[in-house]
Amino acid sequence: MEQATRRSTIADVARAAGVSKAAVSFAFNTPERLSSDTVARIRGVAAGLDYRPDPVARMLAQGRTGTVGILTPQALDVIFANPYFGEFAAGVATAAEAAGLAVQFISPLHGSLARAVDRASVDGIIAVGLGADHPEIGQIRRSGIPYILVDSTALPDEPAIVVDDEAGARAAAAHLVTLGHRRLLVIGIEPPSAGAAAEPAWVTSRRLRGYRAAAGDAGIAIQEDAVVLGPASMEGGIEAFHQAWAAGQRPTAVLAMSDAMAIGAMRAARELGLRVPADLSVVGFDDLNVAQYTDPPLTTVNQPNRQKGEEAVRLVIDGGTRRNPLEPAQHQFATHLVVRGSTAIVPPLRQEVPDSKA
Amino acid sequence: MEQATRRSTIADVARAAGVSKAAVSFAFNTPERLSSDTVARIRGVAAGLDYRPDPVARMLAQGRTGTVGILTPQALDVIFANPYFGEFAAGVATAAEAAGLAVQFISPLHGSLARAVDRASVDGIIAVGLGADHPEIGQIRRSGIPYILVDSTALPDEPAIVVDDEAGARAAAAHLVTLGHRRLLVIGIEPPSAGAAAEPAWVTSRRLRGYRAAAGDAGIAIQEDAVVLGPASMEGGIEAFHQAWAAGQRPTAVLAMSDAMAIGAMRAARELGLRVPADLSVVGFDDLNVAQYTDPPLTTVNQPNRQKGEEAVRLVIDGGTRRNPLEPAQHQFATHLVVRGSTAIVPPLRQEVPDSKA
DNA sequence: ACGGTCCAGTAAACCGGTTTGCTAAACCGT
DNA sequence: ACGGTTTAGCAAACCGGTTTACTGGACCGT
Repeated sequence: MEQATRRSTIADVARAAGVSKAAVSFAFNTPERLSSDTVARIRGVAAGLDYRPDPVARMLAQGRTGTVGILTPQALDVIFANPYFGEFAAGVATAAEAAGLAVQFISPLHGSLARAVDRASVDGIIAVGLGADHPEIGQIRRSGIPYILVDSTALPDEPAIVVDDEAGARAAAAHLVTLGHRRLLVIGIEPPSAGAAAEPAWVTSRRLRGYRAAAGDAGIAIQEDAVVLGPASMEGGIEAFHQAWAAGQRPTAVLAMSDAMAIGAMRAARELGLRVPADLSVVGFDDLNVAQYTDPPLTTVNQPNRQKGEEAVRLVIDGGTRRNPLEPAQHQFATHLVVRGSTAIVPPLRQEVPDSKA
Repeated sequence: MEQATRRSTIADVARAAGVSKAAVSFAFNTPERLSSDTVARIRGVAAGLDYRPDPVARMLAQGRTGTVGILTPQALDVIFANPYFGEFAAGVATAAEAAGLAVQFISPLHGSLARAVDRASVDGIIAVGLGADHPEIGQIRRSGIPYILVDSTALPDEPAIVVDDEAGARAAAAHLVTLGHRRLLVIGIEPPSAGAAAEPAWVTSRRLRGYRAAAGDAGIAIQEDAVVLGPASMEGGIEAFHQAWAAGQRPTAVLAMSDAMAIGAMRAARELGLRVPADLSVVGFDDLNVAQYTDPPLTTVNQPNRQKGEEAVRLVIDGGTRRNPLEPAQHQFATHLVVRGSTAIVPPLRQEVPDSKA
């Protein structure tokens, strides 16, 4: 019932204008192939019937969809909870619009990412945060659609966009060490699939290596119990800090692997009566836009969020073009520390409740 | 060159399995129509060829795309700059995934929203923030695709999801008045198209009415020069506050129409040496997730951002179903004030530099 | 042995465009 | 008046599936 009047098709227009379907098609796509008055007439008739070429039929005939897909292993609602993704998506959107492409999101459908990939009609796929344990990469490759991985170094031969996580993390930790901090707490991002936590290519592992390297240079060891994981959101940060505190951790500084979590950690710390940065220094990762507006403004590691999105679109548009084995498949962006107000020199030693069993 | 091997089609599978195309189709979609061993054989052959039904062809044949579109009059990169949209989109994504639908974004393509609508292959459209001056509404309606407007009361007969802006704004202003504030500054959202600022249905107009109503109840008038507009982002809030300050405004409280702008305003105020809330109270609008994590936590007007997104999907799936003239086309959600830490009793009168020409 | 149901599978139409190859007419210079 | 080149437009194939109508054989009860 809902379709009051069936949409008019190209055949309707052709009939009404007394021409062939081909002519109608030409009138819109290659008007120079027709006499200008015929074009005008056809267009007139088409407008009268308010004809609009069916995009799906056009896709099928042309073999292109004019769409890029952003693929994420997490559900979209958790994805959107982290502003990091918003900034990345903004970059994708900018470049996509410049190229005349629409943007579609591909996320697990009824729990299955594979199914979602199958249903997706896109010319290219930008896959963010896929680990090596995700078989969908093979699925995508086999499908023949150009794709690019973002934030996954898991498979060094796959085309990917990454950032220098280790260097960034190193700079963050070095900054804290320089300020005199020795009791560090790391708040990391928990992997989508539980098993992958140990994977050395997982972002948390990469950044942790950087933290440990800088700490190690100063003779500090970051123990396993000084590393706590959670989802990359503000809630995740709160939760993680409270959990660490409850477990007896009494850090003077926090290394958070995401700004969202860093913000959460600052919040949690404040709830526990700690002042930032007087009692506790906090360093984030991402340099989200909001990092400038927190109180205090967040010291963090900058990575070019939007730019990564833009570059991803460009590379995926290139498709297989850059199949030059000389240049590396991975495009790496630099990271750098941005010092703001959430870090300060280590507080003088205070009386501490000795709740460790020593 | 990039397509090493052409993707195998249903015809290839049919040939290889020695059956008809129809049989292959049945094997996947209606297996009960075939003997179970035939199904198994076909599936086996298909897997061997790693056949994957072309989603576009399927869409064309079935006449459905399995996709909902989120339409925005602004470019996606500006949209994503406001977390409000992220939360709304998260709601849409949740409901869409539950219904097995993909999500596609529709935003102006090369400056033309109409063009973007034409290219979009979706079963339903969720249009956010479209004003009455947007002719695309007519275009969408004519296309016969189910649609729903969000945040636009412009056209009372169109199906829409709105919130009680006026009541929310009223509560916000009443709160400030109760705290003794009399010098109020309003920071509003500038419309996408310049002309629409005056439109009484534009969100800024609606909320302004609420502010004025509450102020008026207390005998306070909000003058035109105490209303400044900007884009709904943190930068917009900063800019707006500085602009007002430069123009000589010395408010004791700010009514911001978006949390993002409120956060920006707090920031700007702090830069000017004002303490929030001791010297300046700030009330936002939206109750974004981040509003809990700012410092101080933001007093704001809650509206159900995610829920609006979920409801939008539901309504659009219903399509024309609810063409019951009895129930109103507009679905309105309630708003309510959430008092946190950014508002306080008005500060005692202080010495003020008289930079107005009085 | 017979007509009637079921069952498994097929052929072909269909979705709504694009694109290729062709034709008939107009136009060209000589 | 004529062969050669454009020009304008058409018919039909094609993209890759789904779906309808149909068929031949197996199975059924009597």
